[in-house]
Amino acid sequence: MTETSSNESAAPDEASGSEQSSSSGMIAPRDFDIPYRFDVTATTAALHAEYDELEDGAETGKTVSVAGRLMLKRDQGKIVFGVVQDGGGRIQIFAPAKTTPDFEGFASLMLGDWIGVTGEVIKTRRGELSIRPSAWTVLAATRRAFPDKWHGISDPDTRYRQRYVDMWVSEESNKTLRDRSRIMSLTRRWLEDRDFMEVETPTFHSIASGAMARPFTTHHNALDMDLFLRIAPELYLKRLTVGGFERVFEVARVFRNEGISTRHNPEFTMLELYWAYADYTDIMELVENLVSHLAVEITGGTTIDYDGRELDLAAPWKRASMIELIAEHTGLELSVDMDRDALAAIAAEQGVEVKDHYGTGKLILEIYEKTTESAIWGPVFVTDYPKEVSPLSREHRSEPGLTERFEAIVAGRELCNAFSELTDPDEQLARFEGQEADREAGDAEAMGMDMDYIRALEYGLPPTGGLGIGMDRLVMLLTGSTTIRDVVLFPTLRPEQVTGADHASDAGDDTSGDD
RNA sequence: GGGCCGCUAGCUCAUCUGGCUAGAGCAGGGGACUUUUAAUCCCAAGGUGCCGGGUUCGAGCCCCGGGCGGCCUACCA
Repeated sequence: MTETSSNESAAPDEASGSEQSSSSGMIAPRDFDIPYRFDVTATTAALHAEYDELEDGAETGKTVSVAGRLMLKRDQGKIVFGVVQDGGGRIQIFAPAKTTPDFEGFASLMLGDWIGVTGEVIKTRRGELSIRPSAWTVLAATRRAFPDKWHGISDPDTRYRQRYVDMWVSEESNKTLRDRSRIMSLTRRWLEDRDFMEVETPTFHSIASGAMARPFTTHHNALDMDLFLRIAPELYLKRLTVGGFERVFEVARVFRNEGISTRHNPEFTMLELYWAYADYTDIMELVENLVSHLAVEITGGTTIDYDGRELDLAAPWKRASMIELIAEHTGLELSVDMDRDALAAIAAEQGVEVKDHYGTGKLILEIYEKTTESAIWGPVFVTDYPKEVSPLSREHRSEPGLTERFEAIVAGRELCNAFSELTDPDEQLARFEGQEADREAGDAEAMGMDMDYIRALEYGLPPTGGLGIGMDRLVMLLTGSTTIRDVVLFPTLRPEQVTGADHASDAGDDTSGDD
């Protein structure tokens, strides 16, 4: 309501004497000298690690400074108990009137305020590790009412839109998001230990290629040209292998203009790596070793519980070809050499919506996805995809019509996609042409032709194994999250509708006015 | 994109088939309390029931339209 909030007088609420305007959840500005820095000498986690074994009532004589957000306050009259939360945990502040500077001020702090506390580490008579302040300072005075201190925020919409609240009010959200960061870090370290180097390739692509998906389109004004946000970094990374970078990886934010669901965010993080002189069996070993390593680091073991079901991620993982798996689950003995129309009839029987331009390879993939994929819990490497649906994969060394490609199915969903890379420029050109034909037949997700990539291949790509892992899904798996939104810091949502209540915030809600 | 469901105080939730002035807890305000653990106790305050129409003597509840979200489904990872 008021635009002039920075002026000191809190006149509007003076009459009632209340600091929190009850209708908006806003708290009137309070007057504190906020320091420019604060010397933190201990984290709550470190203090618990060092002093949890103290006897009840013990005093250590050690003075420390902690900082964090006031999460609980129990005003006992002549003693105030506060609970401060920092990045790694919580600790109690034991503040008796007798020894606490500006005791009245301390007692009137609000939940949600950031404070810095300096004092002796003690254990209360009741056995709670605490700091008894000899000095304290406000580091940020909250202007917004604290959420329910027991339930936090349960409304999913608010949790995702106001992640900056969710992540300190919900221990579970906090842990999941920190685990994501650890997983990314551990992955990088693991790959670097194996001589992979991290690279960054363009996000703007003039050709949408490297995967089958619809791109987002944008426009560059100075060049007056349309550009696509990348759907995969694949073709750039393989150019690097042509250039002599033998082991590269990229943690690539990619963008796909498709639906949003519990497993799909329009922008997501794909780890891609390329390994010269390796084939897809090497990549399988890499994947099972990396994932089981991460499982141990994050969950403490390779057997995890996901969505109420057990999953054993210990290497090695089962390997089976797509055609074998279809036979196992349906009894159907299929082959890419079958008569196309006969196969189309079988596919239709299985409920596949058959389109005219589907060849036998595409039909087999459709049958697999319809009948078999969802029945697999995994982990299992599904190998040897049809050539028709794998335009960047090298043909199988002993199974014509198939490729040396696999996907790992874990917890019933696709975790990664990998293959022995197609290295022959003539063959690659022919595959691209096949994609062009699909596009003309109406397949909006067909891969774009990239002649510069063909030129790169003409300079020579050695045998190379390549991999793409959906890191968001890997994080979901390892943190037990059943929706991708819980592992993305700020998931894609529709713009928030600005309501009357939100206007009370005054602070420049200028996101409105877009229809 | 399709189907089903939801939206009540700053937060977490009630309000039974349409019917008195829409209730609690927490947070916030006032007061009590020298070892609390979601502290407790007393007092007062807090509502455009998502928005807009309609039906009705009467709508938080029924109907229509819109907004946002959740789940399922489709495409994808």
